[in-house]
Amino acid sequence: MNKKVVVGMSGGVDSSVAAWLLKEQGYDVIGVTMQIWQDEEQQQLEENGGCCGLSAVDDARRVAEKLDIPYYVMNFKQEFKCHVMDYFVEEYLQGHTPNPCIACNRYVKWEALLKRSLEIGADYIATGHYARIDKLPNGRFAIRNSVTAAKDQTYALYNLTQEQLAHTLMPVGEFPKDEIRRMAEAAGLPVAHKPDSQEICFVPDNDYASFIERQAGERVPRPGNFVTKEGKVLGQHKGITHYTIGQRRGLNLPMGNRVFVTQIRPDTNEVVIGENEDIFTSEVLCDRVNYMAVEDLTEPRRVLAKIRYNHRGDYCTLHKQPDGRVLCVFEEKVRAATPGQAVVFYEGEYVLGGGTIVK
RNA sequence: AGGGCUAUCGCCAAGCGGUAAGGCACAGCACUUUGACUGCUGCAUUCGCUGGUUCGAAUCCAGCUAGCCCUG
Repeated sequence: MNKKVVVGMSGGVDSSVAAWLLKEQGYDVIGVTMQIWQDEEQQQLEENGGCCGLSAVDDARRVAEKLDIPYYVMNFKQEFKCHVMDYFVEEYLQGHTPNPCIACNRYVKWEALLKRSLEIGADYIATGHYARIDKLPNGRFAIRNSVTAAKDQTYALYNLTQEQLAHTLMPVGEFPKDEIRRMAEAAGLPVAHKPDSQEICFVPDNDYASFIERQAGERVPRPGNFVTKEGKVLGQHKGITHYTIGQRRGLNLPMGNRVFVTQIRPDTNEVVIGENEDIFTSEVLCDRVNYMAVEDLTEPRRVLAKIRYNHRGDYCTLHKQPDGRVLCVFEEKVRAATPGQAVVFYEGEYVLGGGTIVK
């Protein structure tokens, strides 16, 4: 009897090809699109973009028909609101800069979808991520870099649990992007030329500050002062949710030279401004660490670490603290380590683990 | 009230008789399957106002206006 796999289909090229590949490989494939945030009226907003839009459903359904596989739409709005949108807003209110894709992966795409998939008798769930999953000699599962360094999505997947990884397939990670598009074309999938998605899916106009204002209501942070680290007031800011560490644009501060946000102080409602050099640091502290390729950190360990999605990675040594947090001491200073963002550790091609940046 | 100084893009600032540098800010685009960063492009037919001199003025002259400083 064939193994049964639920493929999370976004309507994009990657997940469509994932479904096709798995079917070719002999799996019993079921297509599922997760309905997570969209209101019906907003459908027209995301004709071309959005990893999780509603036009998604139409495209995914057409692909499923083409592949002749069962297809369902599952409603995960509740989970998404709780674990992604609310989290996103709360983080900003605290002066942090969250990464909603990481939360979505861990709690919605995996936790919720996997649970429901197992309930309907599936052995695995699969996605169109550019990453691979291996079972290591030590018995643990780990995310492994895609064969294409140029198209690697492992950073956003560091927070998956062993249980989740044990039941996950990522067939697309074995191929480069252009080859995936060729396969889509060869297989006659109607989405072969659909553009890649980008931006935060539930903020289609990318105006996340307004989104937070709508969500936060009375709790919207008020305007406050831009200050130097010496405490000199430079001007007024629009509210701390409009800023992130390392930001230059939108400050409206004609200082004569380029200045950047170096710190956000929710307690005093201040945004600290400084020079580019002021935002480099060699020490990054993180908490809520998820261990992946190893069970724990028993001694200092040198790894490659990425402090943001598009970071090439820099070497640092990990020092586990008595309280469980991990201090990353970088060999070269890194720019704009930002609370709320993730730091992900790599050893060779594997994700060792990662955590949430505290400071 | 007298004397001096200064008035050029939102901010700063070149220019010194030959037809408006640059920086910051801002906008758009590119990059990006989180937020940023970065890059590219754009951004004063006009130099406080009014006259005058000159082939030609932001640049010289006069008056006016505004701001700053000093003296009573």
